[in-house]
Amino acid sequence: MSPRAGLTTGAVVDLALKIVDQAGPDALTLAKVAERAKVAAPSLYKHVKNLADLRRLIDLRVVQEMAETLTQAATGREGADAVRAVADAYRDYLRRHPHRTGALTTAPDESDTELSKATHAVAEVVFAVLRPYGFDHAQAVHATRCLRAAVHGFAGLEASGGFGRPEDVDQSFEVLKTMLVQGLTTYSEQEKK
Amino acid sequence: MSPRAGLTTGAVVDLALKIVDQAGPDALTLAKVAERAKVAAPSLYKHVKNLADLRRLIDLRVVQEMAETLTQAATGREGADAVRAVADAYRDYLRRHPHRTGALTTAPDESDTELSKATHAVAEVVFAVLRPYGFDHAQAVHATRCLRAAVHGFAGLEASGGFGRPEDVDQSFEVLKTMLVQGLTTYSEQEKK
DNA sequence: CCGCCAAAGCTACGTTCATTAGCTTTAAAG
DNA sequence: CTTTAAAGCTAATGAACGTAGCTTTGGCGG
Repeated sequence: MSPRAGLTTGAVVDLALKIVDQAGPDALTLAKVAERAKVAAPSLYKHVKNLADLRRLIDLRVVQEMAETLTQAATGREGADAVRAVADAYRDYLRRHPHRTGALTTAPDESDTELSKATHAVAEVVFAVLRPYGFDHAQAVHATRCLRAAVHGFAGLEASGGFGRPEDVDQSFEVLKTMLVQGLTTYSEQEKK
Repeated sequence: MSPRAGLTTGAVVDLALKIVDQAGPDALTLAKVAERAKVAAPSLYKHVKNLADLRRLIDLRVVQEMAETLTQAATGREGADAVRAVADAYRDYLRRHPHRTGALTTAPDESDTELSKATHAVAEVVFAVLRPYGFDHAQAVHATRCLRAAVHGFAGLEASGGFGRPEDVDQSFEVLKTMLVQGLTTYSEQEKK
């Protein structure tokens, strides 16, 4: 298919993601990727437009993985059970890959169809999980934002070491989940008037 | 006091903060700061150890400002009222300075006494606000983490344009605040058994 | 009023990267 | 076996960080 088919765009993203996971997003340079790929730096431009493009590809990969992860966590569950499972999956993913937090706060950016789609997929999972609560559309939007904000905020702070000692962080997260499921229930009941 | 006293460390931080606010943290370079200060780039090293140090000074400034802002929001209020006011203040600060979100997720880093102190000051405000709920220490830690995570998560997502359309974001935040104050009340009651 | 001197600034340089231009190799297709 | 386009390479440019060492200047003691 191609000469000296050692590299592909996907392989470059793989290597870049390893660097990000090991040393953080700021440590990502094309020079380091080239070194790991055993290739001269300019050769990378055959597979990637530039550094910004590589970063975008990484974000895309991460968002897609997250969407898949959350989907799996949600399948076979419903109601509060599903909410808790999705929250756990989100947090676990960022505990496993603490340096990927930034990729999940990316602004979709209209023109980027692919990334927008992936971001939308994540929101879809949460939307689906909230269906049993019987919200109308606007309410579902509010609830989705709250859920995502709380869980992402927690996972993000934990990933960046924002909680001083890591003592009882699991328990803190239990409290958060409880607050959320209770809040969702109350919100849905109160809307029935 | 000093020759050609045009610059001080504080002034450098001021200029740097302006760049961050206008173009985001990644756009901060010593070269640009030097340009704005009308000074050759190496001259900055008389006021700042290096770029990392400048970033740290920015983080410190932001965290201190946030601590002050939250303190003011909390004074004269109590209970749910105070929680809501602090949440609003946090969000408003990040709406006013969307590019400062990263500064508020900084890991304190043991050795850095000053920054640790500032971070602690923020936590203190939240702690104080939660006092009327009568939590024991461990519970207060959990509650603080949840509150901070939810509010920071929401404000951070909003600041980075994470919510697609900005329609009714205020209302979404209202929902979040309601969830939180209700969750706190329930959490405190349930602990009394 | 004068000269000292440390702080503040400067120029010159070395290094790491990103990125472009243009050449060379190689493997796949005919 | 030849063609050819993709994949890779070397060379070169320019931005930026950071270091070394020189120069200026303004406050202070005499």
